[in-house]
Amino acid sequence: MSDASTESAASSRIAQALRDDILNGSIAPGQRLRQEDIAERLGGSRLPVREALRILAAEGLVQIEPNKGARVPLLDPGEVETLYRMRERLEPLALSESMANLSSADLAEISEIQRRIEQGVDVTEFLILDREFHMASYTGCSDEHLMLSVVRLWNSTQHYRRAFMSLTGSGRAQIVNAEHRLLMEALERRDTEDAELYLLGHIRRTRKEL
Amino acid sequence: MSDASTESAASSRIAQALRDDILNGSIAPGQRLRQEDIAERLGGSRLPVREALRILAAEGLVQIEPNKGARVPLLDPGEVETLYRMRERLEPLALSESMANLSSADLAEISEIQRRIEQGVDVTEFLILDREFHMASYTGCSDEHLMLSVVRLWNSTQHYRRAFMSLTGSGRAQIVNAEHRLLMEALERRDTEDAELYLLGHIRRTRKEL
DNA sequence: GTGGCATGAATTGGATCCAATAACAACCTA
DNA sequence: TAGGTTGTTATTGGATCCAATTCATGCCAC
Repeated sequence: MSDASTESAASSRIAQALRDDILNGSIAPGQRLRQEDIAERLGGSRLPVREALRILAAEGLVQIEPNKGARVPLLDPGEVETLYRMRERLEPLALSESMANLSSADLAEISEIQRRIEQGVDVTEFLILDREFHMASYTGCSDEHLMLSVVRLWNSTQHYRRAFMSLTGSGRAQIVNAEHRLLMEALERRDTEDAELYLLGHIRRTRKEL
Repeated sequence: MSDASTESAASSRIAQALRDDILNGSIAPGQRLRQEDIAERLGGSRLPVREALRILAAEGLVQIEPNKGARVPLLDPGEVETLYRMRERLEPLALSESMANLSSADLAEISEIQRRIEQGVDVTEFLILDREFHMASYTGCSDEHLMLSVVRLWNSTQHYRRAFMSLTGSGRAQIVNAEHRLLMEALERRDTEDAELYLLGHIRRTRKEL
């Protein structure tokens, strides 16, 4: 997400700060975002804040209503389910596009992330590493549109993933690790079909657990 | 696209005008968009223009580079192909979500659009009606995220669809009509599985022809 | 006591002005 | 003559100010 293709200094800086706050839960869903507060808190005038909010709206992280301001979207269970169904369809595609371009260094990177997941199992840490794991598997996918859509889906569901993990604790860690290992093994075999299937199953199981 | 969930007066008005210009080809891919020109042409100051450009960037209709301005994205063939692969995955999902909520009035509307396609076969007219046909089949899908993604995909590929149609003429009209009729028939039978398959085939065939 | 209405404050949207960055061209030097 | 450099111009980004809309509070009538 720290790509250079978004904005000039102030707007992108503010957008990044807000993005972090939303993704790590400092700003809860449903909460309203007053432009002046943000401008004062992060420095700068209200104008770059407005631009930042619009960038985040494009990413699905905030919702802008005319003359009523911006707020973090509060999704109902049905919407979350649909977002997961979208993930089930798009991410296997991203994985297949990525497959051909994955270097052995990339595979080692993925393996290293999974290793860290399997030893340190803090909840917030897991959320970060799990995301890194999957994103690393998509590094070979060069298509901007597709990756942007995938990131949007992760962003929109991030809060609900955290809420779920906080509830269940790390009880499901064994299953996730097994799925990750199967996925990695398929990647190393360069078996696109298997990898897509394992990924689909991984996402689908998660959806059903919610 | 004329939903109320976007913007206040000026920004949304300008965004809509630009959107129309881009989608109907008045503004070609690769062309640069100078803020001052737009502000002068459509009325208003540069500020709502900036907001409008950001809205369009969110929809994939323009590309914003820091300190370099906005331009209509020029896609390479590989990107267009990936966009179509995304359509193949997402639109059947939208159709299945829509299916349950489609009233018989909706079905009649779809049928009426198809009737018009089969008699009047102007190229630009076809592009409009074909889009209306598919969008009408998704009216039952209430999920904002999913529909926004679908619209984004249509927007991003609109220009290439027009270029292709202009080249081949309406030679492929028979095939499209047959596919549309199969899809309609599946909708009327309330057969989600068949409808998804016909739609998938329809999009996939189009992709391969490009 | 409750519902509707009006007036006030708070917040967002838009216009103008100024600064910073990048494209462009002409010039000078090797 | 070609390449680099520097200065100018055009365009975007940011700050401040003003207008319009919305929300809340309190008042009055019923």
